[in-house]
Amino acid sequence: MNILELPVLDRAFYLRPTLEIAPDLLGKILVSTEGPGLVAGRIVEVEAYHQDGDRAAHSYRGRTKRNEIMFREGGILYVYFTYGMHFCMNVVTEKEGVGAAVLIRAVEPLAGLDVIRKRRPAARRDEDLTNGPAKVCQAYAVNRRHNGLCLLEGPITIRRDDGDEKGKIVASPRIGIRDSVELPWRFFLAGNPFVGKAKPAARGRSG
DNA sequence: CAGTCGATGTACT
DNA sequence: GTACATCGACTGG
Repeated sequence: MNILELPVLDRAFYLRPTLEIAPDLLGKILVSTEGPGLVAGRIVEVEAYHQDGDRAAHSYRGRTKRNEIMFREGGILYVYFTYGMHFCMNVVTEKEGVGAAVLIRAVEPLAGLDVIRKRRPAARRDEDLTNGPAKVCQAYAVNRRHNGLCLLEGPITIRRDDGDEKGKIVASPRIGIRDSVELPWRFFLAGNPFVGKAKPAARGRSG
């Protein structure tokens, strides 16, 4: 299979409701043609974020300089910096003016393993290369320069592999948030070894 | 294997 | 000042 011959997801894919898009992204191929060589991986874990009723979403309190990309027309990347050292990568969804996106939490590496291993020296096993949102950004060398990048033009694209059997999709609470934990807006492929471990989100600081 | 905790920059209060 | 859509080193079993 030549990954670069797979069809790129079109604009219509990204203009649907975010809670439909999130599970639909599972099994799709995240591709980068930047840098020393092709890097590609199958999306196996995502989380949806939406301005409406989701207090964990960056867009919940309205448009700001930081989250402005989330409100644009779907089909672009929203990349943010967090915890003083990490980037996370989201797919912006829905029409212009709606603040919504899907966080890419984990992929299963398919191509460019040599490049990924160089970018992820801390990973001792291949399962640890891309099983977290900041790890995916390291593997793809994604940073603030990619904020707003068009996924229809690249160099980062998401493609459809029609022969792919994705298996069972599971919904669960999202990871690492404190607000709106009751929303089951994390989606992953059951049993896939590249899905991150679901550690409890609760963190207390006062104790 | 699981649990704990420090690192570190930025947006927002 | 504080919280943060995290990671990896470290500990104990």
